[in-house]
Amino acid sequence: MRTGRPRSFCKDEALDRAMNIFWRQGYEGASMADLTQAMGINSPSLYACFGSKEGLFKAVLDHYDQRRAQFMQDVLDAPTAAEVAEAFLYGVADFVANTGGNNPPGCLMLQGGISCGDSQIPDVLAKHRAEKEAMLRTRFEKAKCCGDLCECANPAALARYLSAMANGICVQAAAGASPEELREVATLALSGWQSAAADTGVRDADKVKSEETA
Amino acid sequence: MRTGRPRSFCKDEALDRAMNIFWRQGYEGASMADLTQAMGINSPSLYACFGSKEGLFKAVLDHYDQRRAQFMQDVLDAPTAAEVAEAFLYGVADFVANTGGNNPPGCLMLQGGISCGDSQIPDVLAKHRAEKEAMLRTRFEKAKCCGDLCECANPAALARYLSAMANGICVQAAAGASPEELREVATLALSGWQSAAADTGVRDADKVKSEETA
DNA sequence: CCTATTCTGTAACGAACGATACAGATATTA
DNA sequence: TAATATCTGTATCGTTCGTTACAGAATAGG
Repeated sequence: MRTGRPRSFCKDEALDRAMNIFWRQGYEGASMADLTQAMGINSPSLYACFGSKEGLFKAVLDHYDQRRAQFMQDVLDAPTAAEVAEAFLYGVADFVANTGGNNPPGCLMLQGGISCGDSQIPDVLAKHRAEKEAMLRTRFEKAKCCGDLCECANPAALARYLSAMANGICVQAAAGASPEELREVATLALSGWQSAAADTGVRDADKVKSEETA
Repeated sequence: MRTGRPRSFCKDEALDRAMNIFWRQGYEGASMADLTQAMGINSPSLYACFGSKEGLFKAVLDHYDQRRAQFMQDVLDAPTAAEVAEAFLYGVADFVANTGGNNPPGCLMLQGGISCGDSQIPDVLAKHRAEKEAMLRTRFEKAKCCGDLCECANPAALARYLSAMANGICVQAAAGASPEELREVATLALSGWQSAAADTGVRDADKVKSEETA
């Protein structure tokens, strides 16, 4: 067992409370004083455990991912591409409208800070969002193989579309939209799914992009 | 004529430069030192002209609105509701990918700060975004009267949908998406417009909301 | 030319920022 | 029990924050 005086606080609960502050005020808007007060610890304890404010933020992001992992799994487990899209957008709409605990409406991966004095924070958040988008893309590639998505469909574009839509819903939630309004947006986004899923073979932006990164 | 020593800088150009900083770093991430350096003036001149950092930010937002007014007018002048939607989303996609000057990709109304230590800033930005959404809604209400939008369509929901989509496109632009990728998202969002425009009569969230605010 | 008015640059204000030095407390290990 | 290691609370570090006092410069009106 680990020697020395044991930690007097629960790391997970401290992360929960820090998450709430970052969510509410963003990375830069959350001061160390705000964080330590919410977490119920003093700054030396925080630094010993997380290294720095930025280290705490990254730990909070991982914590957030863990809390959302089951949701993403359920989405990806939906039987068809259309049902994946539906589960994703309605799930996001429901979640961002009521985020549980006393977290504010919206999504930490946006509220955390899409712009910042230190540009590293937006990059980290963008990477986390891109991960989710990549999961959807992979799922749609699989759907294409399985035949429940048109041959001419563009999985990357569809995933990007859903990701963008989810972010838009998050922004509206943070601005105070009601759960019903958010579901309505999701409904509109899904109403054209058939034509959307069939339409995405015409452009070649993704092919160009994948050649660039190859 | 106004008495006293004349101002030694051009207010509009100063606003342009301040806008660039807020756009790039957000409200909190932009320090007064950053701003005065970019604007080429000293802080007393800034305070004499704009009152405070927050005053400068609001002036920058109005400046931004002016710069985008022609675009919004062109969008609203499109002959049909479908063409309004198309002009709006493609226009946003093109703009946020290449914002002109040396402004960063994305939209000031999001990059400025969707979360903040002082919650007044996100509110101000949300109000500006809501104005644009209201313009679209009014246009769609008119389209319903003129007959180029289905009787059962829900103008408020359609406007909210386009607004959310635009915000999602902005987020992706800020994260580094290419112009082609953004147009592709817009294309997908528009591909289901007919069914979307017809589908929005089924829910009554907006009626509930308008009764609340009445 | 003189006064009133407004802007400019220098220099600095108090407050808040993120981060730490240090000593005492509390655990494991030998 | 002594030695070692880690965490805790207090108190404070130097920096940067937004903001302003002040004196000099530049204009308009009389």
